[in-house]
Amino acid sequence: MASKTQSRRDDLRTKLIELGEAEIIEHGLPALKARDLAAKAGCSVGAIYNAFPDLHHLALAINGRTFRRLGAQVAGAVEPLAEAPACERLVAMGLAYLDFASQNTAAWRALFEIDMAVGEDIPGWYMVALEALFDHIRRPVAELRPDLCAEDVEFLVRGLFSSIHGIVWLGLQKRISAVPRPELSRMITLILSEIGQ
Amino acid sequence: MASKTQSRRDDLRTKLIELGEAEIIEHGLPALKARDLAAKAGCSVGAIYNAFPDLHHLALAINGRTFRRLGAQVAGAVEPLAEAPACERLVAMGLAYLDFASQNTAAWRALFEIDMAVGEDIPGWYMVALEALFDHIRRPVAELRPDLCAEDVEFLVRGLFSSIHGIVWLGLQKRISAVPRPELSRMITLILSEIGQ
DNA sequence: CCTCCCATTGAACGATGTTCAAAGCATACC
DNA sequence: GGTATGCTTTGAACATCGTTCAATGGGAGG
Repeated sequence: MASKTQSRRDDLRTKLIELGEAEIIEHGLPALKARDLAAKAGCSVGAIYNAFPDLHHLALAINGRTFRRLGAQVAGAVEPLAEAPACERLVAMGLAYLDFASQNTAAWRALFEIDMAVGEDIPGWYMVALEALFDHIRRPVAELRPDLCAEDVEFLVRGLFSSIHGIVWLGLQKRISAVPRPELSRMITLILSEIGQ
Repeated sequence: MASKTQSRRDDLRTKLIELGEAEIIEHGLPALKARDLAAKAGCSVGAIYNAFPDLHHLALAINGRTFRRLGAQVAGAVEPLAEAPACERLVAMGLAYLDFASQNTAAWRALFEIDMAVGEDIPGWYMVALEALFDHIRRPVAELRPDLCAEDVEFLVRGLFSSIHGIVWLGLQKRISAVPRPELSRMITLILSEIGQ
């Protein structure tokens, strides 16, 4: 029975995820440091590498949580609007995305800052969570544009997500655009409304 | 007369910029290393800090070059279309942006990867170059939407740029979206065409 | 209670950006 | 020209990373 050791390792895993999440929420991905984590978790630096292969995988686990929170918030924004017009639902999702990014800027940025060139060790759930997000967008888009084939709907979904993401990303960046919050809402509404004709 | 020393420092500056640019074009911003540069430039590591306050400012100088190349390519794409409909010109610029990003991926990514939280030392020309890019977009947008006030045109310009940027950024990323090149063109064309009604 | 095995430790390694006392060199003055 | 002065250049040293690994310690089975 390896229960004692196993459970202790699992405890450390979750403790590291929670501490790391707090750090990323507060100070962003670059603030995720091995020695800081070890000090806060009350373990040695080496112990981290027993729970995770490296800091990259810890960051991925934290990003997983952020992704689920994001998905829940976006889903929560459209749920009450099940009967509303598709265009309205699209706008609601776009604004929910902006809200989440505004309220969780550091953690949300970490979703895209993480170095993806590392290799194929991007976990499957990463793509799964992304697809779940796309699912929410696909429904209203398909309703709005029955003239498009499935493939074109798919591209429009990805294009719309990327567009809104770009607006929020550059808008929340201090330097490139620095657009005040209400104007970001208007831009998102404008883009999503025009798509729906 | 401080000509000898001055000119030598300037020589080192341009040499470092050229070497660093080659490195960033080839391997991206993270490959910009002080010791590598010194070895290639045939100087000591300390000499770099005589020509630039730090590597961050060297990277900014290199980004400046990239920015100007980008602006020239986008401008070159609309120039032959001076008489074409505004919508067509918008699409041409969007596709030119995609072209540049595809052909100079590493250097183009460096434009946005550079850490902007450092402070207010973002040079003025950075914003100037960005404004010049926005100028090109503003003209066709204003033509297409005479119903909008100047402020709304401004937001639409920024929103359109951010949208196209988002599509290209995520599209060229290996993991998030991974949309093949022709489909990226179609998405861009789709978004820009629909805006123009 | 002993023994083996694996988890844990933290000093050490290699890489990084940056600094600074020392050395070198060019310019100005006599 | 020679000498003095001040800036430039050097590269070893420092601080800070992520990561490793020999040594240590503690828990499971006999």
